Amino acid sequence: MNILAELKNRFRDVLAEVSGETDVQNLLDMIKPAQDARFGDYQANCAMPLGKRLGKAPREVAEEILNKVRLDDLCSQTDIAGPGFINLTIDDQWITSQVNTAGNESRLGVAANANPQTFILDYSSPNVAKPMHVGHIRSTVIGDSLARTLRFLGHQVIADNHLGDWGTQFGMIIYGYKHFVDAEAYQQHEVRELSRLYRLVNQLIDYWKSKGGVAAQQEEIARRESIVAELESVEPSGDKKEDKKQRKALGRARDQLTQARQSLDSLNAKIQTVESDEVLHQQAQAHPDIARSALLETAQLHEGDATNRQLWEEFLPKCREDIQRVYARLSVEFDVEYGESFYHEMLPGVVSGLQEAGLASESEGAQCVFLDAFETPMIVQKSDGAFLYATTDLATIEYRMQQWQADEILYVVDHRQSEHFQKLFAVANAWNAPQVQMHHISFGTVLDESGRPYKTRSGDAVGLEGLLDEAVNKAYEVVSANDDSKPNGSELSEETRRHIADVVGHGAIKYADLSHNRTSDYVFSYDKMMALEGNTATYMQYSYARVQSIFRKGDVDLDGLRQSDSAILLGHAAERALAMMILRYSEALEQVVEDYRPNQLTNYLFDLAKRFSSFFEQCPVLKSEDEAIKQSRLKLCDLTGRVIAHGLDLLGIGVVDQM
RNA sequence: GCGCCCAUAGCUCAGCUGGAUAGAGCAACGGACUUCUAAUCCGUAGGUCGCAGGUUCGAAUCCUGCUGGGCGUGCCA
Repeated sequence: MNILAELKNRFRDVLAEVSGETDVQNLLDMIKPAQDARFGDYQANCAMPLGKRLGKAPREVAEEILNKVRLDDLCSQTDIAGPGFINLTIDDQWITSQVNTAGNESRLGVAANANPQTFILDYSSPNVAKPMHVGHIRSTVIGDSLARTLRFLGHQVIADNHLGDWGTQFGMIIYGYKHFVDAEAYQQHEVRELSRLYRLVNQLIDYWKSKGGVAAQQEEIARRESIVAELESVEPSGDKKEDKKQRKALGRARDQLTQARQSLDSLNAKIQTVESDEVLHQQAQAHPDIARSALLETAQLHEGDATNRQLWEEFLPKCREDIQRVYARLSVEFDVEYGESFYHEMLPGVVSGLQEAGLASESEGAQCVFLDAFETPMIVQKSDGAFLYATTDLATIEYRMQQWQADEILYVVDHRQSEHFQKLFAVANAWNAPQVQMHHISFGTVLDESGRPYKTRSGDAVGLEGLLDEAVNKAYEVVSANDDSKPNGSELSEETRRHIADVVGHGAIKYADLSHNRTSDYVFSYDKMMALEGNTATYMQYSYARVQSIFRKGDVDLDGLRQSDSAILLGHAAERALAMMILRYSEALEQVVEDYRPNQLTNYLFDLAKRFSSFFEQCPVLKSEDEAIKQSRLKLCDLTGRVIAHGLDLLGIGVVDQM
């Protein structure tokens, strides 16, 4: 049962009658959970604007609404407060009956959607053969959580990992393999060697790019220096405003000069790294044209060159297998994994199709689609004949529509690509997919402590697996320390400790990411990602474990408890608050799906677990002297545990019985 | 230059899309383990919601301008 939905149903006709309007959705949206427990459980704020519209006193309107709406079974108290707030307190009887109903079903009181839609979720989508880093985690865990939630709400979901398995990085690896491969290392561990080759080629390309960029950067610095000198030479005019402006301009110019110098330093550092290493330096000297050559390898692969094709076919399965290991650790699964290469042969058809539809035309040698809303075109074929990711994306949409007749396609990709997706959606809607709804589920960048996109000192991003390992190790330390210090001696076997550390460690990393509003950037820190106290997955897992502990200690027959018709009693405020929270699970999931924000679910679960902690402190379960109260509390514990486990599962996070 | 996004407690972030006295976690300080798990709980302290206007019964939330920052901006993905 969704209480909010039920309240809106009760109010709908009455609001139509009182307002004289047919569409009362905007008024219904003003019914919401109370901000403060003193105001009851829910509040309807529609009397104020309605009073204005009807030229009546808002409190009078509120009274009229309350007189007409039928709430006697649902609310024990209704008040009009302040300027015209309608405060609603849900009836305890009603709560207990709903909680009992929810407890008797596996869906925990959450109804499946009456109009299921077909969703395609495009998430994770890493480039294979590059090690996954912290930047990949957001798309992966947000996408996975949305897929799970939509599925639970009754929709059909196709989770598609649109792997980058056809791009420039393969040209780099092929080039590296042809010139630098260590045969023995390759034989021992193919992917590790391929990944080394990728990094090596990347480094050499960077080296030459840096070499080429030094002169331009020096010029830039000289230019900035002269700007600063010019601003410094200006005498104060005496006019306060003018002088302030002047000082600001000078400050800015100095900042820019500093930045330019830093850029030069970073170029020199890259050059220095290579030149200080004799082997690297020789390799660099032997391959001055490496950037162009690597691109050429990619082009040859795409054109069907036998050698490159063969190498690609040898590398790809191994890379995919390797990446699968990370997904297994994260419990992330996909229904399909059609990489970019899958669409390769459809690309010429995309361009010709766009031409025939009068959408694409030649410009500066490239095939472009010009859109009114954008300054720059969407390029679908380069002047050298190669296709781009926009082309692949259009082919992908085409395929998805034919294969699954999708109602909605969600792209979980970081916000820097928002313009690309705007263009893509505009072209697809105008061309081959007029009906489908497409959404860019964008998310912010992972930043370091100084607010810049996260990189290590060497310029590489932090490896994802290393991060997961550290989190699990940290969790293991905490598990062991806690277990060792138990008053009656330790309870957990080594194997159990490892298992708990695994679930808790991975949960912490995922939760740290999912609990942020996805649209904002967030600052990455090891300590924060691995925190096991406060608003973390650990807190929920701990609550769950406490529930299981009660059942163990009390030797509770769970099936019997769930089937018994003993009533839920809400004599204590903490019991009532907990029961209310359990009933609001459905609302939380609706909020997740409304804007595709899993942090609505983490917020809810944290609230629920807090209510449980408070209940746990104040309401003894096994020790309650009244058998009816004991049964009631056991039921509340059971439901809390089930909702927590279920909610965490929708976030892709597990639970353990002991910790 | 143009476009998009952001600015909330010392730090990291929520804030249900306009509601009542702006909330958490961390850090700090003070309490609670012979008690169903202290990975916990209770309490104290901490805010001019970047600045200035506007819209209205009511603004952290909507609009305009400004400041500061991030990102994108024709052949990378």
